[in-house]
Amino acid sequence: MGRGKVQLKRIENKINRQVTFSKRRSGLLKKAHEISVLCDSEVALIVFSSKGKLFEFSSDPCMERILERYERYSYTERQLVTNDQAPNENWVLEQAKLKARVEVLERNQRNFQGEDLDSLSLKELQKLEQQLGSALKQIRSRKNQLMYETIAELRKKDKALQEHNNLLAKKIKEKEKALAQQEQVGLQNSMDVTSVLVIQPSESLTTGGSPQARDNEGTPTQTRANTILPPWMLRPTNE
Amino acid sequence: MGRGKVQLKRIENKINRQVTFSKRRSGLLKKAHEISVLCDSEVALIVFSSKGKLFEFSSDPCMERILERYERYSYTERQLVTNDQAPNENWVLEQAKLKARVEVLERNQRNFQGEDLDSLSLKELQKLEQQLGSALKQIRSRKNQLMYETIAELRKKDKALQEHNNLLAKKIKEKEKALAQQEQVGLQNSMDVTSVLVIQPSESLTTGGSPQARDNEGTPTQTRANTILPPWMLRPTNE
DNA sequence: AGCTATTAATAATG
DNA sequence: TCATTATTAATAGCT
Repeated sequence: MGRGKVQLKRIENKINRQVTFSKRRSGLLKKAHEISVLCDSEVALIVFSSKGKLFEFSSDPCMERILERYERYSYTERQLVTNDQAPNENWVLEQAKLKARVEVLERNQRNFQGEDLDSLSLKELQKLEQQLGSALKQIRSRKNQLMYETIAELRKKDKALQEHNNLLAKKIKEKEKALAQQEQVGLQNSMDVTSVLVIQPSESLTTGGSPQARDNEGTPTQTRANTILPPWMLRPTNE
Repeated sequence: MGRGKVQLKRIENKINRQVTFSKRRSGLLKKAHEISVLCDSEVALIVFSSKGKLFEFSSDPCMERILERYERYSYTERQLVTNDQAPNENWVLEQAKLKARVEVLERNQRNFQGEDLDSLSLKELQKLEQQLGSALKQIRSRKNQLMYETIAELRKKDKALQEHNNLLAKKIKEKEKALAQQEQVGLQNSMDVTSVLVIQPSESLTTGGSPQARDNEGTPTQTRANTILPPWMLRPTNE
């Protein structure tokens, strides 16, 4: 992908190599992030440039946790390899995996709740902050969307009820007329029909937010999930 | 790339997710390999599938070595995991509990990351928003504290260095004087002492962005005894 | 840094 | 899982 193929060998031109590194690095980080989100997997990526600079990505707030999990996995795997393949013993591996996963998740959860922060480095805190900020945006966006949808739904219902009401009112009037006629014929059998309760549709929906809902039934306001862009993504990749 | 764009969010269809994982995993491993070769860089990639299976790539014969290098960069220490298992019979129950716990935790984590919000009610969203808001506050507070601490520490170090510097400068001056006197006595034995290096205290605190880069402490990448087989196929485990 | 012409990756499908 | 293919995404070579 690019103007011309490229051989899979070290790029000799230093400048070129640096540029390619920069481009491909961001591509790689992006893809690492994507697979972690799309496929719900845990990813840790470490890249040292030829000049010794470090770049990293981890799907979790804390890279160390993934590395620990890795170490643990390797350990149990080695154990299994030496322990022959007893089908029952598969449970041991399974168990170990689950435990490791739970541990990681629990610590993450605590961090996501603002607890247990002392074990995190400045960098990790920074990352966590960004993550939560982005999550908050998405949550608010979703909340807004849900509220708009709810409002639209209620308006629709409202309208239906109103129409039904009108219909009922009309029928009542007709009945009234019929009765009046009967009254004239059959003397005064006065029954106060006009006081029959009429359903009142709710008219005000206080949503505390931006008051931006017209009474249309066709296009409920769509708030797109506002994805905060990870720093390596310069262009918005949305529809 | 593919027939139709795809949103950056967890693929709900399990089969689809698995297939995409498989494809993207190999793509990711390939790209990791490519950048390591093309740009002469050291790469370590660890991927746990949602089912807990491990996939990895490392540009070096030994993943551990890259991780160690990473650790050297990292100021946080990795604690070795001592994994002593107590053999129990309650495995089945234990297993079930663990699985349930993992499921809950995973859903929570996704929510905390702003994903998978469609299943939440307005009330739940509200709660989540509050939780995250409060967590963010705590995280920022902790971050601030850490930054202040770091700054204070560095200032202290700075001061010490400066004092040491002054001391050295003083000594140098004395030496100069002594030399000057000697010169007068022993004619022109001019030696330029003033150009002796003086330690510079660190002045900048870089705490920035996400694709982080830290300065190298001096390990020029050299040896790359690459394996003959395509390294992304080294672990041909299939899921 | 931007900008395209190209190649590469991959989503949908069989 | 494997193969095919229509599309989108990444990026090599330039400016």
